[in-house]
Order: sequence, then structure tokens, then C-alpha cells
Amino acid sequence: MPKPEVDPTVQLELSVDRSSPVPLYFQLSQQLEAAIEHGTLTPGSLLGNEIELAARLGLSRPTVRQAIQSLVDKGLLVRRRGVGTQVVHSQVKRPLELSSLYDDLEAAGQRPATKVLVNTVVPASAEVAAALGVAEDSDVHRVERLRLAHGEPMAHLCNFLPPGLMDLDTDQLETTGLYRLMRAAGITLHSARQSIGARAATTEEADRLAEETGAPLLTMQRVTFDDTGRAVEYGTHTYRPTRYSFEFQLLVRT
Amino acid sequence: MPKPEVDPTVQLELSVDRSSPVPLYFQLSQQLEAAIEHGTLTPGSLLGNEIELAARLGLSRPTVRQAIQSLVDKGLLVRRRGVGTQVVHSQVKRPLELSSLYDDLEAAGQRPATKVLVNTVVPASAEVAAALGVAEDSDVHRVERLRLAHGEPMAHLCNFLPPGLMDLDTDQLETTGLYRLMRAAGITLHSARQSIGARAATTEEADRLAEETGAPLLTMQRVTFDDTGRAVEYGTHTYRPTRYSFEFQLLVRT
DNA sequence: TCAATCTGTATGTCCGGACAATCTGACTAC
DNA sequence: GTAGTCAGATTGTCCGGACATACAGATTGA
Repeated sequence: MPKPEVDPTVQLELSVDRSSPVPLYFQLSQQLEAAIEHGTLTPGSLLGNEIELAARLGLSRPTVRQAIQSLVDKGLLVRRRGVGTQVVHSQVKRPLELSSLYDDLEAAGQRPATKVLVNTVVPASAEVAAALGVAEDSDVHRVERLRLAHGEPMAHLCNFLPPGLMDLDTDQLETTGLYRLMRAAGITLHSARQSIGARAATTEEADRLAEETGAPLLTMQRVTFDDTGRAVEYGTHTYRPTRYSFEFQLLVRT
Repeated sequence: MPKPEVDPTVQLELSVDRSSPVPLYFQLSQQLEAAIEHGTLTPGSLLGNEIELAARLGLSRPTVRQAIQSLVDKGLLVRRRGVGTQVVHSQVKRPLELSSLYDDLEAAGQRPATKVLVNTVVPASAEVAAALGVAEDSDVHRVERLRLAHGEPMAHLCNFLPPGLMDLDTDQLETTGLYRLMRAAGITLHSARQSIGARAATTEEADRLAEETGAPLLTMQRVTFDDTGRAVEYGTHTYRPTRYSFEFQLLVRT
């Protein structure tokens, strides 16, 4: 009786383009990821062993391993010594990226709207100065925005940026997200320190978000760093919990 | 004039033990991480190039690269082609592990106390059955706990576990965290899907947490999976936002 | 003086091979 | 029948080398 579980990668049309500037391991990992996403590689199915896979593609084993390893790091695959590599059963979505509210909403097909309330330069308060690592009372950008979905206010975003980092055009801020603008300005986002909490809305906050005074609000504070370690953004956000919650997938560090 | 910035790894007493079963790259990465943690490798300092470092340690370059890469993945180092590898400036704490409230509190030196309110087997509701991937009305464990710090209630934790996974001893639940018990039972935690929100406390919830009815509560729902993709835990937690908030560091996926 | 070009350096990618560690399944002995 | 043992399969680790690519600083030219 033939084994019902044959190497599913043989039916996959895997191929690499050596003339492309895209690294070979990356080409392979993308194709495998697409196959998992598409369902061609079903959860629990075993990939053929690395040696054979390398031979079939005309690659070396280290290259194939690098491709597989990147997917293991993403949580899509699990390796077992003596057994093989298989697709994880659970549907992993995204391992918690450093995403902006704008991107989140757009991904959900919500077509977010933004209203810029404030876009100016102010002296840094002690709190802002400490977060951004600049001198107190030195100039920093201050941007205050209201994010709406379906015409309803969803969140109030207050951000501070160090001076000289980038131009903050109000029109651009109304049509796209802050992170996207920063990336476009050549800033490489690296890490962020976040704090998520809740509190009762003040009268002012309630007015802004069309809630009642004392209604629960979801709060988020974040300092974002670029790859040189500079703080490039400090934000204090409040969300309407009936309209928004933080959802993310996270992996165990190994 | 000599360059003020010399390779700081030469002063480091790096060495590897080839007779040890611990992989060489792991020995090296641990020593480097300790040096960064300890401050011997100061932020922004450049590590000597990989070739020389490999030669000095009697290792091959791929092995040294593997050690460095693991620290890059942790966000402790940054590589720049043509420049070198340097320690990041910002103080990276932890890249958001899959941690339990118990561990969080203990790390903060709070000596948490736990009171088990419920520890029984119940038929799975539709919500629980969907989260755990079991049949509706099939038996599942239900654990309800109250977590206190400094004698004050801090969070209410309601968890569901599939049957046959592990024993749930009330005494053990009162002295340690659920995740720790699961790991001790040989379960390899792999990933989790979380949702953090806020809402107003019902009268029942307010009573449990010594809050007022309608007070803001921080809520968290989580489904945890092991490395085979099975759902091993589903939890619905409520926190007092004046006593607790979620803080974490996260890295940009590259 | 300033801009374009060149050059050295360091990491990025890739190869082919070797041996060790570990898991599964089958075989054997009791 | 059950437990222990063994062999095959597969990933884990490590080596040594080769060339490509990108960045920084020095050099050269306008």
C-alpha cells in the first residue's frame, strides 16, 4: 500500500531564477510561504527532506536551510530532528509587526479618514523630552490627529517627533499614516516600546471621541526607535474600545 | 593618532569549549549577550569583523555569523554592510515573550498571590469550543482565579483547557502560574493569539475586583497553541487598569 | 571649494562536504 | 505480549572557501 502522505513539494512548481538579484533563499522562502498561504501546503504536511529538495532545485543544502529557517522564525514551519519539517496546524496570521493604526484599518478594508487637529512645533515637556531623549523645552513637532472609520471617530492620536527628522505636511498626514511617511522619509524603524492600558474618559476626551464622560477608553503609549537607536517618535493614543481593540499573534522566543 | 574606537571584543575574554555539548555558536552568542547586558560592550561600539573574530576564536566564519545573527534577531545588534556590526543604542529589554501574568508580577518583585475560585470540568460553550477546536458540549477544564498583589485584587483570570492535557491541581495553581505548570507538564508553548480591549465593569466584575460598577476594565483574550498546532488554552482575563497595564518591546520584522 | 570617482573593508550570499544528535519504526529477546 | 535494541532517516552543527554587494573615506577632477 502506498503511503498516503507523499512529499507535497514535488507537486509544487518550485523554481529559482539565478539571474535575479533577489537572493535564492528568499525566492524559495517566498514560494513556500505563498504555498502555505494558498493552502497548497496543508497544515501538518511534511516537506521532503532538505537534501532532496536542494538537489531538485539545484541549490545547496545551506541555501535551502536558510529559506526554511526564515519560515520557522515566522512560525509557519516546525522542524523536528529525525522526523522532518512540517507546516504548523494553527493558522498563524502575523507575528505582531510594528504596524500603524492606519495600516491596520486599511487591511481591514475600512478606508480610514484622518483629521489633523494640530501640526506645530512646541517646546518639549519633561515627559516628551525623556521619551525622545532631547533637552527639555527644546523644539519638537507635535501632531494631533483624529482617526475616523465610517464617519465615526475611532481614536485620538497625539504624536511628538524630534526636530529635523522629516517634514510633516498636513495634507500628507490626512491621506496616509505616520509610519508610512516616516519610512518614505528614509527612516528605518527598528523597535518600539509600548504600553497598553485603560482609563475613564475626561470630559475633553469624551467630546473628541463622541463618548460620555467617564466612559472606558483604551490607551496606548509608544516610543519608536530607528536602527541607530534614536527615538524617532513618541505617541499617546486613546481608542474607543467599542470600535477598536489590539489583536496580534505572538511567538515564543526560542 | 590612534583611533579611539578599537575592537572592543579583543578585551573580552571570549572562549569556547569544544568538549561541551552546547553548540559553539550558542556559547559565543551567550557570551556576547552577557557582555552587552553587563555593559562591557557599550551601545554603538563596533564589533571587530567576523573573519578576524572567527580566527581569534578558532571558529569558522559561518559559526560566528550564526552567533551574531541570533543576537541581531533579538534586536541587540545591528549589521551594516561595509561598516560592521554594532550594539544598538537603545536599551532593548525583552522582545515580547509569551509570558504569564504570574511571571510578570514576580519579575517586578511583587510576590503575587492567587486565589482559585473555580476548578471544575464543564461542557464547552460554543465560544470555548471554537477557540479550543473541540466539539461543543464536550468536557473541558474551567479554571477561574483571582490574582492579588499587596493584598489588593489585580486581575480576574478565567481559563479553559482541553481534557486530558494535564492535571490541574488547585494547590499548585495557587502557588505558581498556569504557563509554568503547562511547561512542567511537557507542553511546548509555541504561539498565541491575543486581543486586548477595554470595557465598563459589570456589577459582578466590579465586586470581584473591588471596583465600582461601570469602572473601566482592561480585558485580554488569548488562545495559546503548542508546537503541533493544538490549542492548549483559552483565557478571558480582566485587569484593573489602575493596577496593571501591558508593557512590551517589539521589533520590526525584516 | 565642491562634486564625482576610486578603493578598501565588511557584510551578504552561496557552495559542497562532514559528522553528530535525535526521532521513528522494525526487529529481537525475554 | 512486552520491553529493550538496533538501523534508517532527517535535521543540527560546523568547516573552509568563493564571489557579490554596499558603505565610508580618500583621491581626483572640475
